[in-house]
Amino acid sequence: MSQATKQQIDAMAAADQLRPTLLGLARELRRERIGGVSPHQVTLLVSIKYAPGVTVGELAADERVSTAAMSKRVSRLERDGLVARTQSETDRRCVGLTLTEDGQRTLRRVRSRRTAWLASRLGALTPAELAAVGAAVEPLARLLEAEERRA
Amino acid sequence: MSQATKQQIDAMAAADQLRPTLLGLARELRRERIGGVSPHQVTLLVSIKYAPGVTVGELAADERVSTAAMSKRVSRLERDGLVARTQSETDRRCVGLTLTEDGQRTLRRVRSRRTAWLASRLGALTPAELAAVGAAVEPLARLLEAEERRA
DNA sequence: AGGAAACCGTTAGCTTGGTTACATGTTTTG
DNA sequence: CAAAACATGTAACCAAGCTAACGGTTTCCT
Repeated sequence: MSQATKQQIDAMAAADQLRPTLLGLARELRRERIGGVSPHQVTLLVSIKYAPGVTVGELAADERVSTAAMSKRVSRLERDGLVARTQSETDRRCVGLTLTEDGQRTLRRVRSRRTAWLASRLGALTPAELAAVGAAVEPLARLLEAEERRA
Repeated sequence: MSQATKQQIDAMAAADQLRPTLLGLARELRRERIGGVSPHQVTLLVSIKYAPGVTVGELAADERVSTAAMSKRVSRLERDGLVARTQSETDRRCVGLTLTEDGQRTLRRVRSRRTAWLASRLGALTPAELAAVGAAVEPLARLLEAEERRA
C-alpha cells in the first residue's frame, strides 16, 4: 500500500475523472431506440455480425448472461426477422446464429446514427481538443484488450 | 455536403473509432452487481446524490423514462432502504428524494470498485499512453456538457 | 456395444424495469 | 369557485434477467 508508484497514482486520478464521462457518453449513445431495436438487441446484433455461426452458449458467455436469457433474446430477434438459427451439422445440439439481410441493414443504420451523434459533438471541440481525443483513442481501446479473450 | 471541413472529417474518423471503445468500457464498468444494487439503480442513486430533494418527475425527465417507471424504481429503492421520500412543504403534490445513510454507503462502495477497476487497467498502459488519456479527459467531459441542461 | 455422465438449448416460474391508461389529490387560473 | 393543468401513484401488460428442470446429443468408460 505504501509502495504506490507515481504511475498508479496518476492512473487512479485519471480513472476517477474518466469513469463518469465514459458512463455518461455511453448512456447518450445507447439512449435512443433506432429502427425498432433496443440498445441491448443492438449489442447482440454486433456480436453475431463479428462471429457469424456463433452459438447461443458462446454468446451467453460473452455477455455474461445465462443461456436461458440468451435463448429468449435470440428468439425475439428471430421472430423479428433480424437473426437466423441454423442447426449445426457436426453437433446437432448446437445452433449457429447469423444476421439476416434485415439484421445487417438495421445494424448499419444504428451505427451510422451513433457515429453521427458522436462526430457532431467532437466537431464542436477546438482543434487542439479534438487532437487530444484522437491521441487517446488507441490507448483507450487497449484497455479493453484484456477483456476480449473471445473473438 | 461537399463542404465538409477537415475538422468535420477528423471528427467523423475519431467518432467511428471511439464509439465501440466507449460502449465497451462502459459495459465493463457497469457489468457487475455491487452491494446488491443493479447498474440501473446505481445510476439513480448518483442522480439523487447530486440533486438531493429532486422530484420523481425531474428524475424521469433526466433518465428519459416515464414517471410511472421512475415511481416504481424509487419505490424499490425506498423498500431497500437506500432512498427516502419526503413530501414537499410548498407543493404537496411533489415528493423530494434523498439518499439514506445506507444509500450513500452503497454508492461509495460502487464508485470505489469501478474506479479501482479502471485504474488497474490504466496503470497497465505505458506512461505515454496514460498521459494521452489524461489529456483527453477534459475534452471528453465537454462532450457531455451540451446534454447536461439539468443540474 | 451400451449405459452413465456431461453438454446445449429450450421452457417454466419468478423478479425487475419498461410502457400506456387511469385514478387521486393539489395547485393554478379564468 | 369550478375547471384545467399538474405530480404522483396504481393497474395491466411486455421485455429481459435469474435459477431450476427437462429433452435431445455427444462423449466416455467399461
